[in-house]
Amino acid sequence: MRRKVTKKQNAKEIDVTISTVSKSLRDSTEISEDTRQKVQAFAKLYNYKPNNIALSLKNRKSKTICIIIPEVIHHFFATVISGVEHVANENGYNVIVCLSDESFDKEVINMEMLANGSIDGFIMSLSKETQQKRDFHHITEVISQGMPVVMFDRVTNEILCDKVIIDDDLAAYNATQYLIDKGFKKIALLSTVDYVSVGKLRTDGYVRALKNNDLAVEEHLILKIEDTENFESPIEALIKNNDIDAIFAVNEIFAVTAIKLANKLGKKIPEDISIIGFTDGIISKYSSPSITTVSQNGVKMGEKAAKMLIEKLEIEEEDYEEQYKTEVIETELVERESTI
Amino acid sequence: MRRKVTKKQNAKEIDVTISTVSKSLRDSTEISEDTRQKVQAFAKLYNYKPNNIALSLKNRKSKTICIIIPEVIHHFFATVISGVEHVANENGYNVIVCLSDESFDKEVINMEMLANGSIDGFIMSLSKETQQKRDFHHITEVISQGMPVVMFDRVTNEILCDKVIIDDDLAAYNATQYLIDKGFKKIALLSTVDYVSVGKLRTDGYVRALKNNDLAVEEHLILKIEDTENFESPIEALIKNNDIDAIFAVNEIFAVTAIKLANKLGKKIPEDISIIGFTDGIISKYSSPSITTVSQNGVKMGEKAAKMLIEKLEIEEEDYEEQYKTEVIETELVERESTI
DNA sequence: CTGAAAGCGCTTACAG
DNA sequence: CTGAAAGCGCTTACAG
Repeated sequence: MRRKVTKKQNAKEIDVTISTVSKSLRDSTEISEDTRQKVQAFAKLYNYKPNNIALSLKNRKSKTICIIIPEVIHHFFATVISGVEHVANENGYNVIVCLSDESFDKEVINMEMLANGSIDGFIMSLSKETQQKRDFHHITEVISQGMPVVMFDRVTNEILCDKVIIDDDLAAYNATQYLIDKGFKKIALLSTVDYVSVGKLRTDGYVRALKNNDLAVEEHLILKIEDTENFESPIEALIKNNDIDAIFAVNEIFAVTAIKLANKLGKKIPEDISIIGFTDGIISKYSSPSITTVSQNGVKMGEKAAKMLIEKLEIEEEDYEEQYKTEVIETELVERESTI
Repeated sequence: MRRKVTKKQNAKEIDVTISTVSKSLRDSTEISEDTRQKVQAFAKLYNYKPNNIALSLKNRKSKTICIIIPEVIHHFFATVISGVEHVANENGYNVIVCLSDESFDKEVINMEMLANGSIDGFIMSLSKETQQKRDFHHITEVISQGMPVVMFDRVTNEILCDKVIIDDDLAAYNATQYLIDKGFKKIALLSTVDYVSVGKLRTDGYVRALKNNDLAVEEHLILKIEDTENFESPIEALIKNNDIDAIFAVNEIFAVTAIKLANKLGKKIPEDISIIGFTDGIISKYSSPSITTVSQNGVKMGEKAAKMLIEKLEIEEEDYEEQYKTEVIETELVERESTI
């Protein structure tokens, strides 16, 4: 087991000081051609690499950013990670991924653990519990210490920082309008509970579309699902007890579940019921029938978020002005087999 | 914008030295009750947190581990991350996630970037390109420097290190045997090209099962798919031109695609063709019909890998003996609707 | 052209 | 009980 070689050993070997080694390795003209070469040869031979930690300490920045997401298993979030990774790596940054598991406490612990030198900034989407509690002290704390934060998707107005979102309300409005244009009148909504910011906004968009088209908003056609485990029976009941002709679901799991349950109840998709989902994930694509959906470009959101964060990080302290942007990423309705 | 408070400021404020502060904060009995309290009160007031980077440099370990995977988008890998995160966090470790994007170069760059103090050890699954090139110098390099590496899923015999795998050959054998037991004789295989280690092993298991049951291994029923984009037409041709009664697919994308194409060709699943997939992902669960599959417990693999790595990391240098284990995680055949 | 010193933020063995 | 010193691995302004 060979230990890593340091500048110190290099210096000893060549019989110069470590300052000389340091300068030689940066190819400073201050140092004679001769020693520079000797030092570099040695470094190459022993495959010398500078110690990142020492550099971080010296430079007071770590060149790594952290992304905190509620879950990796969700395709959308995985997609965002991918976008963040790409632009981070391009700019010489590493990325630490933290999972909050939808828990407030884990979110807080993760942030506190990393906010002390380990990372330069955060990209995050709020956990459900945090949204429910409306307790954002850990985030304001970090921001007040001068560490930039970029929020995406599940954001809050109570925090002032850069944000990357889609227009959830509008996207839902358009999806609903699309169904209305097809002539459907009894359109059910499968949404989440209201404290999930994006669920609420999508519900708003749905309601707005109905109203604008003089359609009644019928409460019994609106399902706000809390539990992510046992949501089958309420959906089944909704389909069974109402003569609906279309469904707008706020995520792809709800959409695909609706398809399964409708089939079970003898209804054909899309002949009897048209369905639109949200998030263009792997399920929507491979389901039979494949699902018409509002595509939320997660990769793009991640890329944008990373760009905004890195931009803030690389701004000179003196040029810094507190100014926050909210970037809205375009969505798109992807038409597939689940709607006629 | 308030800067982070350091021990130095604390020392100045209380008018003691920084050594005293350091000791007080660890509640050393060496220090008088009185100053200890003063220091701690100040620290609390200003929400002092020790700088992780300085600690890392001092202790020569960063308490963070890195997991390198080919893709986050794959549900299986997302699942492994989740397992790694949990046990890492429980043990006070952070995790950096790196994506190789199936590229050899990115894998090398990631490892070199992080191997210099930033992290204490690696958990990794080889990129396709690395498996194809059979160039593992970056890994041996890191290991020879004394940094522990745990490989999972896509591993290689050419590297000596801890490994976490499933018995791909056996799992494939069992899946094939299951189909044979149902009375199927014309069983097609949708696999990857052979250089993907797990694809090769699963192919071996399939072949072994056929042979053991005195069934002919028919080359035209075996499809080794290279391209992850355009694999539909070969699959379609295979289903169309052969009178097959079952399919064993080496991942869930191939399985679900086979279902779609079979449907398109007027074949019913499972009535006309039974299908078994591999990896119990979100697609298998939500597809219609849902897919019988070999479940590969990614969370468990991640947990195990993290445990093995951390164990190595926390071993005292003197107790260290070079000894590597390969842990085999149980798989399970999950029966669903795609087989009769 | 080369080196000694100070410093990034911390810890700990050793003096006093 | 408190502090000065050395050190983790590095950089850079300053002397010589």
